[in-house]
Amino acid sequence: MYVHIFVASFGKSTPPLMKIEDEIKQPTFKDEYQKAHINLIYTTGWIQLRQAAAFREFDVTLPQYNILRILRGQHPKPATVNLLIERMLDKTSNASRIVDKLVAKNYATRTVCPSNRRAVDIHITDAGLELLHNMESVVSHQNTGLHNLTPEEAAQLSDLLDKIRD
Amino acid sequence: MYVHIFVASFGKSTPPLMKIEDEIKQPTFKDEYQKAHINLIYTTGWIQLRQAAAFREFDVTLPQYNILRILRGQHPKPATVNLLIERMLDKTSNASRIVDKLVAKNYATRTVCPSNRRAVDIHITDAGLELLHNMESVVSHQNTGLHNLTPEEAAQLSDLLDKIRD
DNA sequence: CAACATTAAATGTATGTACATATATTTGTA
DNA sequence: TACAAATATATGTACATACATTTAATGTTG
Repeated sequence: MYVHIFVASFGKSTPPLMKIEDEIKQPTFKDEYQKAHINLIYTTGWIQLRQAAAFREFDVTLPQYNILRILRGQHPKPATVNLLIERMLDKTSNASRIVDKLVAKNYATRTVCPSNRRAVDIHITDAGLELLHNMESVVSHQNTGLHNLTPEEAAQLSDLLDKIRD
Repeated sequence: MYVHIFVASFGKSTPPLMKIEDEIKQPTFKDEYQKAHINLIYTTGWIQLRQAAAFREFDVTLPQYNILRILRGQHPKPATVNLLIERMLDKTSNASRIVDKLVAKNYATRTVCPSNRRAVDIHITDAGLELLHNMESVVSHQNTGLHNLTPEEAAQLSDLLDKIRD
């Protein structure tokens, strides 16, 4: 016997706190585990949609932005595809093709690594650095919702998530 | 020269609890907010990857499975694309094309709704019902990690997530 | 009723995910 | 040195996401 998932829209949640059962119009869950599970998926989607919206005016996607940040972190040293994969949150995504997009937009360059011709040296360009700089204020002022928590609650959240993956 | 950072791919995290800073080899974060944010994205990805792996043997993806569940909930009444969208966790996904896949696999049928010829009636087939039945035990025994929490902790997690979206 | 707006679904396009496989280069070793 | 294994990246394919546009049917209103 299954409970159904009625989902409203990704809410501009209004003044009173919207519990997950209200957001997706599902009054009951099998147990707290199912409820937390659905809440995790839903809330993470909610956060990422907001982030992507903030990035849209800069014509950059979230994965592209994340890679640019890694490239800036390396700058002026080069990165390789391997290094990008290691540092990305999503290891199964395709760094090579995301770099393609950045190169096409002139935010990164790709050259064969002289010391190891299998590898490629990837550098952020001045235009890429400038883009990140321009995005800075928007990104830092963008409220992802996390700041609705106290620092203690945020730490508590991290601990719970760590425990899930244990 | 820089140290080669090895990231233990989406972990079968080993006995000792792997904190997020270990998982992605980032020793420090700007603050607890950034840490919790990254942990959310990472952990949700971790969970979904495990789920998808469990579904693979049935040759069904997670979105396809979720829609099949909704169709079974309606059965023997039909669903429409609109109804599917309302009940899906991810409203921006394309229900129409996911139904395409289910129809192609003979797990669903699509017929023009007689009372409103703009809409389509979507039904789960016997093969679809059988598939869900066969998946039941695998899905219910699959540990998504949530069960590493106590019910109280799961409830606490839900509360924190609700607060994020407030 | 005609003109226009709304609704339901499908389609188009760009991007990304997930995974398998291919290509080139380098390393290890018999 | 020759040759297999390992490494670094790229490519292919299927699927899904995100969002804009199109097509058809239905409602609405002057």
